[in-house]
Amino acid sequence: MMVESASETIRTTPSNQNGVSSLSSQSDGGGGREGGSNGDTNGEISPVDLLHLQQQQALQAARQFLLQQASGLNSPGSNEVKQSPVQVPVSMAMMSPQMITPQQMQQILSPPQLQALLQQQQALMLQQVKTTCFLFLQCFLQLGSKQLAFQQQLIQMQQLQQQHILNLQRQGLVPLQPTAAMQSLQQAMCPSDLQQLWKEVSGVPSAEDALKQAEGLDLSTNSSNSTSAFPKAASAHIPLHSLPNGQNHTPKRDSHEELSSSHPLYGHGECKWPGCEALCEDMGQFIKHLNNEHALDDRSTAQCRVQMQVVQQLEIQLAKESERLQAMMTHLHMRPSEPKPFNQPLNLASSGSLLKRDSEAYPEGLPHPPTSAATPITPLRQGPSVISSSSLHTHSHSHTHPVGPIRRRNSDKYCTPIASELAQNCEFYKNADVRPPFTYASLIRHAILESPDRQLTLNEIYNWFTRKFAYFRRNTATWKNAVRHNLSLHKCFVRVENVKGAVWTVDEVEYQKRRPPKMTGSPTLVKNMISGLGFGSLNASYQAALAESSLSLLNSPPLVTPPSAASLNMLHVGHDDVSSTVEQVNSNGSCSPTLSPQQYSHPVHVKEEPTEVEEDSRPVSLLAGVTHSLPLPSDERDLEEDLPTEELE
DNA sequence: TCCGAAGTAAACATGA
DNA sequence: CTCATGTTTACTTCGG
Repeated sequence: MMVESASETIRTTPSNQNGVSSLSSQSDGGGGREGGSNGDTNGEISPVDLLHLQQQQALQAARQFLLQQASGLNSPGSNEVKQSPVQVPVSMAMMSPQMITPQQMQQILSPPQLQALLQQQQALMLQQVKTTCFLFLQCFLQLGSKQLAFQQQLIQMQQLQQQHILNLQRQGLVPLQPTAAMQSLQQAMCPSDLQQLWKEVSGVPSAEDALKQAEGLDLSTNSSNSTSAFPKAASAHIPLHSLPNGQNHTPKRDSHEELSSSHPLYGHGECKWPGCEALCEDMGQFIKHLNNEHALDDRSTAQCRVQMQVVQQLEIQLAKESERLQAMMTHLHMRPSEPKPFNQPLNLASSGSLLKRDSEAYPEGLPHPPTSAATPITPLRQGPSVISSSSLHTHSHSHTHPVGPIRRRNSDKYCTPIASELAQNCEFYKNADVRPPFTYASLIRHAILESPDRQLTLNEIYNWFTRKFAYFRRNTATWKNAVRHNLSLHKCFVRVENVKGAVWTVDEVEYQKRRPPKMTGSPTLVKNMISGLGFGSLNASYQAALAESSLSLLNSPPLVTPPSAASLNMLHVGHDDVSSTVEQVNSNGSCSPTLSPQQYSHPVHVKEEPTEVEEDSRPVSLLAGVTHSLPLPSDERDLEEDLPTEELE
């Protein structure tokens, strides 16, 4: 019955084909591998080539992670698939990420859950990217004499790739009758592309030989046809959670445990299903667990959807990491042809064939994820996303909203402090068409406080919304009206006549006053939040994800920023803040500059003045003098703003 | 069931 | 007149 309802939900969404077609068009679109600038260097590898290759390696590592993420999507219910008419739509639906809108996911999962998952995956991916990047740098340092090291790395990467392919096969990524969506997925993430890339980029016979030798897969022969990249997998679909020793081919892997834990959802004796950390002694037990606990039901489906979203976001993240890597390389003068890398950081798509993925990820030809743009960029996934969301979304609740308004006040209550939330999920909200789990008032306040002068014009507030949230790049009439409505309604927003017009400021005192009546930190909130879909260990995961992702985000700008104690503290913040009254806590900032709200609140109070002042709330202006410019510093600021949050009691 | 908070929609005013 | 900006009211939804 759970299955029934799940499939029902999905089947009612009419845009199956949209999602599928858009996905395949994405993957097909960039078919040409135009990046073969150095593909002709067969004999010796110049440092530049080597670096280029290393870059590709790093990207590939990240890509592999994505592949594994994607592959993990397919496994869950798949061994339950008996081709019943009910289940098929579900699995099909799960295979087409584009048709699962963030809104739908939001309906299923609360934002904290979603974010926890996302952050977890994001952190993992970033970690991997960084690790690879580190390897790259290390190798770079040894460049002169260490071609051998390069070879080793190459092989290592190949092994990873190979392992992934094995995983794909073992878990039955390729179903009996591959759906169009499946094919699209394969096209989008096909290892053959990578393989081709290897050939193009490396031009190192030994490497290629090693690859061929190391695997039984004839990937290299299928590079032209990505859908045939799984020739064996397609025929080896049989057991979905197949035996540890896949019957396809035994990899010449050194580690035996790898064989026994080859299932991507199984590792280190644990089930790696998102939110599940069940201990399984061996593969058999794990399989049993998988079948019992993660059968095809609402929850699994929902989690699967989340995972889909995770993968999507990771793709976006990957694009960013690629960009960063490119900038790094350029900075290291490995690309003399690109004298001004930072002015044109988006030239990746033309410089590497792997990077064509980046451009594929943005079907509208958008360069890359919006970085600093104050321009009202269209959402990255606007094409498929918007289409699917508008057409997909259950039209039941409101015909007036093309995308369907989702009232999420419940999650508002669970929301983490907006600053930390935003800091950690900045990229997510920026790119994902997900409604942020904050009230308009919170967002407005945050926007204002984030500004250098802690005051914004209405239009600047608008811009902040569109800049920070993909969700607010559409339905402008609705939310802008809401913004205005909130500005006028709440006394905490003070309109101040300025020289060049009116600006809006925040009266912290008023803001604090309107919060306490609600949800003063009771543990029940945490309970509520966690109980949602029965994510058993979500709390732990969430905390870990918070910590990790905050690290990642912290590290993002310089990439090598050491993990700070502050970010570790976020761990606790993530927990405590959920259960406590949210934002007001962080305004009790010891680190904040000297300005008090009184100092900041402008003399001109158009609205009525605050009445009584709550002494205990003692709001202090956060981060007064931080310059506001680009997202990166903004992220830092967000994070910094969070720091006070942790000193809860 | 009631109440308050929040979101949404809309009417209206005002000034550039 | 149009548009952006504000203000206000009404209504709905949701959770306590």
